[in-house]
Amino acid sequence: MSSKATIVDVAKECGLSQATVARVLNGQKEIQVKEKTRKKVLSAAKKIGYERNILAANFRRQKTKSIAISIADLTNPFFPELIKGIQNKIREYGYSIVQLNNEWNPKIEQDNFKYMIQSRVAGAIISPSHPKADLKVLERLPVILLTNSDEFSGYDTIANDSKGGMVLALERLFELGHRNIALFTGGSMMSAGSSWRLQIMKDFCSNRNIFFSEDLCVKCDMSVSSLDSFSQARTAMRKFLSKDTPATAIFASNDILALAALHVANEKGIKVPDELSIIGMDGILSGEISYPTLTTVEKNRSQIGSLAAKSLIEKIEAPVEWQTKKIILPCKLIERGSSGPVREKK
Amino acid sequence: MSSKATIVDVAKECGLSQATVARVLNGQKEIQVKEKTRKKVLSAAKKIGYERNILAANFRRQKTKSIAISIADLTNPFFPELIKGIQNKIREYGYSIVQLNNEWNPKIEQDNFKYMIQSRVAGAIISPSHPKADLKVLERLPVILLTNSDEFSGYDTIANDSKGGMVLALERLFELGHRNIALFTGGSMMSAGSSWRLQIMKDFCSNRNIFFSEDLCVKCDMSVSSLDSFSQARTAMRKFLSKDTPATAIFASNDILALAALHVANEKGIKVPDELSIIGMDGILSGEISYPTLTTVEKNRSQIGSLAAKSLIEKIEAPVEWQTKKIILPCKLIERGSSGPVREKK
DNA sequence: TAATAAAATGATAACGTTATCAAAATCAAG
DNA sequence: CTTGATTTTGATAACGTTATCATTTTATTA
Repeated sequence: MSSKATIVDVAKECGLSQATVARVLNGQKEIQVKEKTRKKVLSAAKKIGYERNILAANFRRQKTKSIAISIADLTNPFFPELIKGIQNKIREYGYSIVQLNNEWNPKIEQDNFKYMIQSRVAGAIISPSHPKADLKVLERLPVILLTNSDEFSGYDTIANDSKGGMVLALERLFELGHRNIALFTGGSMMSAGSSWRLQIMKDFCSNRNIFFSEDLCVKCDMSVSSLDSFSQARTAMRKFLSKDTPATAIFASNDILALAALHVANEKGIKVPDELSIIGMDGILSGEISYPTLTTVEKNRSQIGSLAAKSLIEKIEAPVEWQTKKIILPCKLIERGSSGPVREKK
Repeated sequence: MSSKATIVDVAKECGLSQATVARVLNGQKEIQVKEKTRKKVLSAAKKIGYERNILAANFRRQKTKSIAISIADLTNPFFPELIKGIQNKIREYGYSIVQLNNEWNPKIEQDNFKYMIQSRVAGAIISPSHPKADLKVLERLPVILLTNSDEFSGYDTIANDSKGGMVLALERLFELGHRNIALFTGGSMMSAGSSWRLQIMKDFCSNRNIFFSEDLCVKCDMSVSSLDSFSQARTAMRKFLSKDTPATAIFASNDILALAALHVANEKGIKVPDELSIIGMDGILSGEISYPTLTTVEKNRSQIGSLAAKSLIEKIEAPVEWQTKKIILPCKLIERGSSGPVREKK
């Protein structure tokens, strides 16, 4: 019986009208109701064990207080902290999260988009599974994209400044005396390719007038699973070392790659950072507990999540017009144990 | 206009009754409708751009196809894979996930429980934030708990056999010749304390007639964040080593602790596994990419998630009665680089 | 072909809330 | 104390689907 009491029952119980009871109970701005009646309603509701039927409310309003999060794979260390950031922010506003994963499968992603529409989520935060993801279905839904790809003009986006972050790392390595810097990139499915990284590398080297060679650029296959990527990157690193490279430092485009390089270095007895400096990118937990700890260009995922959530809610609750926003957050270089000054080989 | 077309509009468009149209469109078992009319309805629906209004359907049925997942903290490496397991399973059945985190805060947890009821989720998978978590509100909701605590009699539970897993590790270390095994435990908020681990250790040692001392048992404070726990465990490990311990092996009750021990060992130049074997528990990613890789007692979180989801859906869709189930899954010892035969000190 | 059973379709009443507008109560000012 | 303005409350109609039951159509059998 307890979960069956309706607003009408409460009205009967306290001798007020259904409308008044609703005004007290529906959690809207607390306007237009006298303190005395409010109390009457509240106690009556409590007495008969009234529980608000959110289903009915959502239906009547034709909208929910849910926001969808669409990502590829929750086990990718990038996402949990992001979602936590979102979660913490939206709790303040009374929204809840519908979690949709697509396993990098565009078809599932598309189904998820459709589901968002049908279930009338209030908005969505989306990390597109690939640069050409088709967002047509979402036309009228408030959406924030987590990307800095140029493909999504007209959409609100939030992302870290990966390019700037990469330069940050390269500059620091330069400062530390490194003149032969290797680049490890992973052709992630998310980015439109890693050619821009190569370009930045070239530009950097020519600006500083230091040695550059394609041989110093290693492209690792990134697979869906972090672990597979790790293992493929280790193979790449072993191959790289076998060529007796002159590199004194490695910049890797993500922490998994960097940790793979670190792992192989440990294996081969190469001292990090004395003989080789390694800098990664992302700031995942594993890099904080590796040996040595990993210097990395951190993307503040919690902050991104929080900002995305804030933006989204503003957009949802905005009167009518909305100016498309593109937020790019700076990365931060976190110096830990895997990087240091270059040392003369004796 | 597109998202405004209703079932009635479709009925008008194709000249059939509202009821018939609903029968075709509501995704139920495909019964009681002729192929010819089905096609008519479908094409009419497509033509006027009908989108099913899940809000209305949920309301009418007074139930949703959502299941809630209540956990403490998504950034705890234990959970993402678990949720992935759940996700993959429930997709088969057409359910979606509402994600609720409580940051170890019982009050938030309680609010989340309330929300589950009010929003009429079909069921919930809950990892209780503490052993005395109050589940009264959830009386009539199908629920599966992720715990093996004895506190929750009468509830369906699924968890790994941590005790058995611990014995697995100890036995293996014994086989490898270790006779002085240290125990690192973390007083997690989730478990009712770690005293049972100590007991198992004692029993193990007395059964095998090997050395046991309280000095070989290190209790580390576990905090909410993995990283803090890591750093506290490192301190504990340093202190432990400073006492010039006779231990040739360490069993740690979770991977974070084990990785902390490993980190300090690397730092001090203690060769793992030659001079010291380390075995952890859980099977988190960081242990697969550490140097050396971490031997661990794996809890198959993806499997737990998948089983929990399956059980829950069975329970949700069960006719009336339901036999309470308690599933305990065996752990698996994964031997990687951090464990090996004991070596004579020279 | 008629009689009966079975399958397919139609008509309509909910589900419980919120929004709208109308009515009543209260307040403010002269 | 009256008038008008303002605040508070009441009556009632949606929202779009599904469930129930009634009706029609089709299939089956004698």
